[in-house]
Amino acid sequence: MKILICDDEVLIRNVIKEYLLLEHYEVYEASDGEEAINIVSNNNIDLVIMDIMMPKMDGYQAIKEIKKIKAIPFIILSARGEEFDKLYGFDLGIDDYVTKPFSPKELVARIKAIMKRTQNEDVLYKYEDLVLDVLAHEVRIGNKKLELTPKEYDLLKYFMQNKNIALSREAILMNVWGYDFYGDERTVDTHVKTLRNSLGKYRDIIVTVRGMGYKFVVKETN
Amino acid sequence: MKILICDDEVLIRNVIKEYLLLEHYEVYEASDGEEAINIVSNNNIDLVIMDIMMPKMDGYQAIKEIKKIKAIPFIILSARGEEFDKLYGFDLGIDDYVTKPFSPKELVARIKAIMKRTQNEDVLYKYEDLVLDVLAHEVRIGNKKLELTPKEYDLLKYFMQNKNIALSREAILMNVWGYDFYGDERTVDTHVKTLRNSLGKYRDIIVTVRGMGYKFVVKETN
DNA sequence: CAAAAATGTGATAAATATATGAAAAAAAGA
DNA sequence: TCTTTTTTTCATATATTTATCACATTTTTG
Repeated sequence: MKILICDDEVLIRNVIKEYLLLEHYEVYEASDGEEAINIVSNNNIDLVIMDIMMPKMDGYQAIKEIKKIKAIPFIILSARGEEFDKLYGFDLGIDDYVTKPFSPKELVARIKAIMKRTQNEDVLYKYEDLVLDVLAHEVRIGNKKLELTPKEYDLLKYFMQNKNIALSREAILMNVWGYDFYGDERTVDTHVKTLRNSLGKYRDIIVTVRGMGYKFVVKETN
Repeated sequence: MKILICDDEVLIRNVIKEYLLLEHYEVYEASDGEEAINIVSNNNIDLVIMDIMMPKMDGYQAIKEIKKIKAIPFIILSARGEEFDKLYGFDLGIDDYVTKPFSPKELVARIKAIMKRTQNEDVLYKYEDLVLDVLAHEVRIGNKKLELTPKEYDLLKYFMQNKNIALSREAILMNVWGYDFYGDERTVDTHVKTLRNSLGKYRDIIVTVRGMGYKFVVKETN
């Protein structure tokens, strides 16, 4: 998921970037409207966070131009609430707006909400006839739906988002349980066990990496 | 990895310290800005966690001074979200900020994220068709995956990170086993033996340096 | 060349890591 | 509330890895 942050203040970009990286988004930066247009045209950006007040080419203008290139969601950063009125005046398809000063956490929450709403790619993770369907929130092998518990589902999703990457128990807990999980690391083992049992013929796709963690291993498909 | 905690409240320092030590970071403490500056100038600190509200010299000032000495990442602790506004005013390169009260686990998570980003480690070490893939946590010769034990993997990684450098048993133990290993130096020999056996046609790439240790020798490829 | 020192190697006991079943605890539903 | 499901923890079984030792082999030293 690629996000472009367009703001002339490097400090603000950095703060936002930190938070987005924590959520494993890929982050691009632009310091003015022109740069933003360039980046959008050369990269497959999924969402733009745009400051309105910028030198060179302001946010309104930049959004107009980008809209010509590609239909992607925008989140507007504006210094004060009043400016939001102006946005109405323009017929820009703004998906959300956040006033400065903002809470980065709130921003992230909104991004997620938008992504959920607009995202239509990347909702299927596949390996052969094993399919994890994010929208339907279900996993199938062929036509047969698997009965997974919520944790099993989340865990499998994390694995399928990180194919062929060895994941430590710590990283798994962090990403599937959240940073505030205070329990035993071995909990992961148990869930891997139950997930494997649920995966039928694919039970061995989750490989133990001794001394390290686990890995979702797929055959090279080149 | 050395982290400096700068906060006037000893209680908060202790809590943070506790968690950082668990993660095997080396922890330094300062109770005010001046002390922080001293510590940074005399030690090779990698990251600073700084409280904003402090007597003597406040966090803003301290960060400014430290930035003059050394470019290191900062994480700000501020009492309330509103203070984040102030940070805008200053042109400080803040890498992240956390509002009190905070979860130590979250703090640790952010530190890790920053560390990961600032040092971005190489993920592939190669010699001819011998490849050590850090992400996948595996070693291949051509397409064939080698079955290495964790120690063999770590040892090979250390060798490949130090090509053509003669490594003493002591240095190897220190870096692969850790400073707290109290066993026999000859243990290294045994692991070199098993590693060589696992390396197939590359078994002789690890050369014995008599009276000294071992060396991963590659032909010059210039 | 013989003795001493250093390294190579096979065997193995001890340590460590993972798999798994079952029970306790927590959360979700009715 | 009671029931059911899910999650976590725990104990035990199984598997793997590691460290050490003894002895073989090689190299160096005197």
